[in-house]
Amino acid sequence: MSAYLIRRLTLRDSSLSPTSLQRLQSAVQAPTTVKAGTVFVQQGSRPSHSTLLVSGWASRFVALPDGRRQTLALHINGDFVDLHSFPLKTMDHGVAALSDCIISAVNHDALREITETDPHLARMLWLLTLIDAAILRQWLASSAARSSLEHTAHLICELSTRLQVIGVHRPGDAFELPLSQQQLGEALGITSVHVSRTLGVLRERELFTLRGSQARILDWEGLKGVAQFDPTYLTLVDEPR
Amino acid sequence: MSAYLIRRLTLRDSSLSPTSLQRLQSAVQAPTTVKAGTVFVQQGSRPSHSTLLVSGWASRFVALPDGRRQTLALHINGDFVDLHSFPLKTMDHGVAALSDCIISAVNHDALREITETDPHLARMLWLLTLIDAAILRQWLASSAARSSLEHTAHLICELSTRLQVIGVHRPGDAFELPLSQQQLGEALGITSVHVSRTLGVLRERELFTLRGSQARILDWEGLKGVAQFDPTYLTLVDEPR
DNA sequence: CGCCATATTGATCGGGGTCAACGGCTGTGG
DNA sequence: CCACAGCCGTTGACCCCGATCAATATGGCG
Repeated sequence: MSAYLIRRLTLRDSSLSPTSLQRLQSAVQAPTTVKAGTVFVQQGSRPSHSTLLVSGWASRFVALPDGRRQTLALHINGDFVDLHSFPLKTMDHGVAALSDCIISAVNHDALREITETDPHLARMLWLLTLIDAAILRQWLASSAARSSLEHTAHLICELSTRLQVIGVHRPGDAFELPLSQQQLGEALGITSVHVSRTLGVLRERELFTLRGSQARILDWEGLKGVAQFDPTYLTLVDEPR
Repeated sequence: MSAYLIRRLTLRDSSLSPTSLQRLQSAVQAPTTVKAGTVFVQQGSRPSHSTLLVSGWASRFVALPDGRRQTLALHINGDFVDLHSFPLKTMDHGVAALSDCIISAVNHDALREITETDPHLARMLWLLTLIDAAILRQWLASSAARSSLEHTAHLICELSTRLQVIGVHRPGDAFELPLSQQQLGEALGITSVHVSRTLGVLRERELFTLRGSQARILDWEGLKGVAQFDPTYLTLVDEPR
């Protein structure tokens, strides 16, 4: 059920004990389903649990007082979408389902107990929130310093790499990217019209194609070059901590 | 020495025990000074300690492979500038002194011991890294969804509020903002030329003035309105955790 | 078959970048 | 004490990337 989360953690730290993993497993509650478009964590709320995304695509977003929205992160299988609400308490942004999703709650009480009794696992949870922050830093760099073409290429590199880590995408294969150009635009901070043009350029240069929800990277090195993508920030390797 | 850090923590959680604060104090090493312009944490390094900024202004930044730079955060007295390097291990960005700074090291060994023996304090350290991430989310929203005028106003609101929290700035008073328009531009993702024009508009509208390094907010409500600033994300209040 | 969401393409607009000139301030050396 | 150099901030002229507006496919689904 939380298999993707477990995979993610053990890839980063193979010395995590079976006891810890068991402890985590038992904190995860029964899954529920939410339909595409639903906002399942409200901005401004004070949730008593965090949410594990079991399957589907979700986004975190801030809504400005005047109604404008900015996507802050995209989430896939096994992402702990709002783990940070455990220490922060108040949600400064919302979480929405981009496709139909299966989610599981993890009570903050259970997380609190983990931090009290299992410091190693607690550090790994801390790490997960910090990887999210590292991704966010690259999003800021992309938004402020990269052109829309570079930005788009970078997002594709990021998503492809993250999907590879959890094993749902192998290099060279196509992968599911069930996002409309409208949704991609919200994530990139550009209009859907410009997303269309930008994807057109990537197609023309034979770097990447997106037909329906079938995404395919034609030239990984080329795409990486355009994006100036360096995966270090995703903390892919198992290192002593 | 880490008085500002202590103040920040106790404001957020008054139930932190004196023992915990003592434990933290004793982990902070003797301060050293660094000159303005020095990069004191290198992108790509694997530091064995984190750095506490005792006084002065510092910035975190990513350097893209082609040399472009983007500022990710501005730091002031009592900020734990790279606490996240403890769980993440590898620095995906650098830290530079914007003014002359006094900094103190805190060894990762000491932090590890805190996480093993003092879960309450450990959660507070986790919280600090998450407040940084919350600020980063607003920076992304500003960069992608706000105009340069709104973005600039938002940064000023943020800095003023953070300076008030640690008690170096009282509402209505002027405060020290020892950053050149070049440095402000790097933080805002705009050119120094445009910073000058933008500050000109804020001055014209009698919202904010910056003369030399003397910053003064003339109309807090007005500035807040332009910025659409909502301080919730800064987690200013003491709440049960 | 008609409906609605999505994608593509063209034409025009505007915010902010770029380039350049100039003035003020500070520090340094004759 | 003045001459000069450098950095910083300001202002003007012009340009370009991506927004905006609009028309036209395309395609799933009742």
